[in-house]
Amino acid sequence: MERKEIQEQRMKGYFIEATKDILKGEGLKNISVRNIAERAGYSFATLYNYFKDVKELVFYCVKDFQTECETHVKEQTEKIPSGSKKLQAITKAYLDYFIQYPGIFELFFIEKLSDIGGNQEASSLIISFLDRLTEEEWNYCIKNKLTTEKDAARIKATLLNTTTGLLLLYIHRRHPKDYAEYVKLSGNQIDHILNEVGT
Amino acid sequence: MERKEIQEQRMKGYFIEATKDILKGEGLKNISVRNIAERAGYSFATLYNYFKDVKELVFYCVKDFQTECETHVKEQTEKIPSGSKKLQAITKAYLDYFIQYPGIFELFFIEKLSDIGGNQEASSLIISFLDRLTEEEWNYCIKNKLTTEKDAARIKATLLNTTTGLLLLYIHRRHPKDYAEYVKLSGNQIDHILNEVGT
DNA sequence: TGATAATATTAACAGTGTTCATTAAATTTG
DNA sequence: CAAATTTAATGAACACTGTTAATATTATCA
Repeated sequence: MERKEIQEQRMKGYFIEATKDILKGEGLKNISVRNIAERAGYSFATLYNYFKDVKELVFYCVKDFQTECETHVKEQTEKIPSGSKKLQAITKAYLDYFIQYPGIFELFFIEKLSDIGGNQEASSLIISFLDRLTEEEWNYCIKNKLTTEKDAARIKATLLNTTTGLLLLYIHRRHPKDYAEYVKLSGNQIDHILNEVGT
Repeated sequence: MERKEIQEQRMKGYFIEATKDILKGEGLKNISVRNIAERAGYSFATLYNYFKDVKELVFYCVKDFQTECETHVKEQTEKIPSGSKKLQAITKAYLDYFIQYPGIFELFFIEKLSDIGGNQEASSLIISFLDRLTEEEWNYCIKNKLTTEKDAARIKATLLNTTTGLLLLYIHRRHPKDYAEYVKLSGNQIDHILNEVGT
């Protein structure tokens, strides 16, 4: 039963890639079972032989996008020395990724994946994501007395709220009104939040 | 042509009230043209004689809900003396309103009203709403040297991002996991942001 | 090759927003 | 008041959506 497994994974992969393409390109509003299936080269009904519904399919994309985003963040920040500056850079790279792919932000924070059982996992994955990206850095900062465990916890929570708010307002409400102003605002906010951490 | 105008406004009102009822009760996911029309006591097609599409109808609800929210905030905070404590109370009452009616939060911050012409107005109305609720208080604080104009501007922006992020994460991602923890977290965050304003 | 198992597909259902031709009601005119 | 005309309400239809079930096709194995 080895070949069967390989084939099944391959088929899943076709649908997942198609879904990811649409999310990155046209965004969440263009996601539909028929649209995905057409791009994958199969009938829409075939999709249901491999995923119990479209939400399960979309759940796999969350994992893939997190991996991709993590790579992007690492590339952007690997040369920066540890400390508050690196935390700032990681957070900004995280924001960049979602600005580049607004559909992925919508998938992560707006799409309702909540109701069904396996999707509690998706929510957990999403809300802990920024913490996971910054975990190593926070450990460094605490170890080197640049901040305390208590402050770190509060600042982590602030960062999650602030980044989520910034992205939602810019992507869905065009606030601030252009990208230049968004960069300025988000930069100021992130810097201000992390400036109480030592360097 | 006076009677005609009155009748038209009355008809619009029926649909608007029906839409508001659904948004407050079942939320945005249960909004549909047929659902609204049934509750209003008319055919779904009749709706299109009074609104060019469902987005225009929903736009009227934004105005009404802002008025209602403003009343709620005033009631909750009128007895609190001016200063940072009052700014905190206003912000928390603003949050309370959306926690009570998650469908209205979705309408304000998640529903895409963006594309069409008249809906730039909706976005502007929404992103300036918290500023309008707190405007009087900020003027008091600046006048009495409890803060500076520059700090006020930055804190206003922080408040908008933070409240929006808090609500999105709690309503859509159940983070924190229960209401008690949400109250604690949001309270801490708001207090911390506004504590640099004098009393 | 023929039977069987696995997979892909078409048809269908119930839902969505929207448009248009038609019906019903109200108003104006003779 | 009755007839003609304007106005408003509606049902049918279209193009979508997700999902299911029965059918058609393909692959596997005796």
